[in-house]
Amino acid sequence: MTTQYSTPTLEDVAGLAGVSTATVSRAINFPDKVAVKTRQKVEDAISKLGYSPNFGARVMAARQTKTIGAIIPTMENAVFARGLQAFQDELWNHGYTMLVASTGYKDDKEEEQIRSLIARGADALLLIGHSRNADIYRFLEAQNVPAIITWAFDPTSERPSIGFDNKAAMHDMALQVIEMGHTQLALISAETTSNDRALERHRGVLAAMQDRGLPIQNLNFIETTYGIDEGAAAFAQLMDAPIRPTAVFCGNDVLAAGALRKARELGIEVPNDISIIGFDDIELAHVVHPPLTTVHVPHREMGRLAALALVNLLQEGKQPEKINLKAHPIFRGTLAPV
Amino acid sequence: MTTQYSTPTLEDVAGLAGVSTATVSRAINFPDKVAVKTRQKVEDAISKLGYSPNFGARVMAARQTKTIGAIIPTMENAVFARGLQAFQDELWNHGYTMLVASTGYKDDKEEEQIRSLIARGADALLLIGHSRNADIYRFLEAQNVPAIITWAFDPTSERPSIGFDNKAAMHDMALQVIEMGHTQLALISAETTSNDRALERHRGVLAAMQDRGLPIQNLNFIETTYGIDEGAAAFAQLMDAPIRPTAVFCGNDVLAAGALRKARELGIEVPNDISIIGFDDIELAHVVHPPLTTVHVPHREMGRLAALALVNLLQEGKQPEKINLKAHPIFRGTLAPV
DNA sequence: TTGTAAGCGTTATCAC
DNA sequence: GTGATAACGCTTACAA
Repeated sequence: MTTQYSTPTLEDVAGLAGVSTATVSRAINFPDKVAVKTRQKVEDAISKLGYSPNFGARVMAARQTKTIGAIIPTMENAVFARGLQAFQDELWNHGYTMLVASTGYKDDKEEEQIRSLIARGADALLLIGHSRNADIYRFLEAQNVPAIITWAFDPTSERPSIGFDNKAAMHDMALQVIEMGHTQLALISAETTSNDRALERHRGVLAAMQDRGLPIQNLNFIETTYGIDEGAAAFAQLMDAPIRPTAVFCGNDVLAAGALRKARELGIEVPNDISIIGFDDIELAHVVHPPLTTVHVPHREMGRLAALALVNLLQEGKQPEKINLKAHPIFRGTLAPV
Repeated sequence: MTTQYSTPTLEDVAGLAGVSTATVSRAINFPDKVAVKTRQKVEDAISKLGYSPNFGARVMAARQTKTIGAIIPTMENAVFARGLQAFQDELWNHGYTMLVASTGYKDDKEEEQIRSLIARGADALLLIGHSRNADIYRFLEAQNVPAIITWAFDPTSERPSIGFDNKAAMHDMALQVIEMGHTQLALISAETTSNDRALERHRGVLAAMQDRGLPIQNLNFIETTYGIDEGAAAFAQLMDAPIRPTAVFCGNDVLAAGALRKARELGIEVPNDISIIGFDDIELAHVVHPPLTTVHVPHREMGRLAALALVNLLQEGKQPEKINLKAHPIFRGTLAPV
């Protein structure tokens, strides 16, 4: 007999409580399948020993980790940070933990991350947007790991997704802007290759222009990376163009905040001289001055519903439904009629 | 003999490659400890079967998950979102994955989360701030899970921490403000029970006042929860007091942004009528107008260094050193002499 | 309600 | 360089 320095195991607990390991396991996992007295003994033994179950052994026997992976562009953008926070909160309420990986908007990193999170035992995955290689879906299927797509709702896709229609949302907003008499427009966008949300937003503006008979040459389209300084630089570039727009759409609020700052620096008055429109409706939007007209995106709701869908699928086998949430225009101080 | 529908195991690979499971395991984990020809056979078998190693079994045998947990107040505050992002990036570069839990600033939730993340197999933990029950440290030790403390550097604590001295940082800033002639001060703070960062920041202001001979009655101290609207409400309350401050410190930039907004609503000019000072230096700070005078906190650096420290500890057994980073005042438009 | 015992799929220690 | 084989600590039929 040797002194035990290692962490206590189920067997140690069972020994101290005077029951079998099976009973201890049950006392932990299904407390009400065990007599109250027995449970008490087990609990005492557990706290006396400072026992905590071995993760690997548990995973191996139960064949699930109670862990769900999320792969997002970046937590630095509040819209994802909030969505993730809501996702994690809801997951936690159901006994699941969140694993995080981020692509930094480099979508080619995503595949490696999916593989890695699965190798880390993720029971399911949260993915942003629809645009990815079909191989990946096959891999997910082969590994039997369900994935839910958020942040974008694509009516043409069969895959379970919880999001909103980026094109329709931007289309709505653009119609209102055109209605106000704006005919010279601009869009400061994220890069649209491999970012379906940005692509759809661009399409939304174009569709609205077409609806109202504006030629597409009336849209000055700039692609850049997300960031305040990038938004500012793009705005400056727009102001240098031979024809200035009277309304500048931005792919998100961060770009819009940058544009707004640059407008102030250039002595251009918003919204009297020019209108600026954001997208996302994050904190930034109502902290800048004038407060930003933007498209409100239900980020928290998306995160929460995605978590619920995955938990339901994992626990009840209920296939997630496709949910098309509403994103709607919010009119604040940066938009005015021509 | 039955047909196999389940995912292939090491044994299947070994069978197909005509070698032992030990060799397959070595071929995967230590490729150069295996003859080139053998490795080739194994790799062929792996790809032919679409084999991928079982996480639970691997964890159980290897006794590590290559997973590190982070417990933070909330990702909704950009300062934590960014720190986390940097933490996760660095972790990923070293082959580790991040598990996340959040307390919503309710520190009594933390203990449960620590237990849960450990039960989820976290090899190590990132914790925010120093104030927690000593039991928890004992538990961590018993479980043999290292933890690093960030966001606060406490010179009096022995525990490994990577952060900055919240009191000293606020002290520096307050000295400068007092130097400018401000004698009636206010502080809109987070609740200081169980939030050592907020407590230290408060102490920093008080210390500066004492240094310069200002009576502590000259500080109007308000505790509230973090949020833009909360900051606005607190600011309104300050303006209703019989004696108005000429400089308002805020526990973070979010509160400061709220205060700034309320000032505008009340027709109070910043910085001519009143100065407002933030803390953190997040994006918000240079997007509001006037841009916020605030204390720059090296959030990304903290996250990165914390990741590095943990990885070094886990992989090389190198004990983390205590690192006291510098947080320094940034002077922008919201502060002016009396 | 509880106990017995058979896995689960790796890794790692030995021999060879 | 390679192969047997013994852990690893839990869950879960099945039996009592």
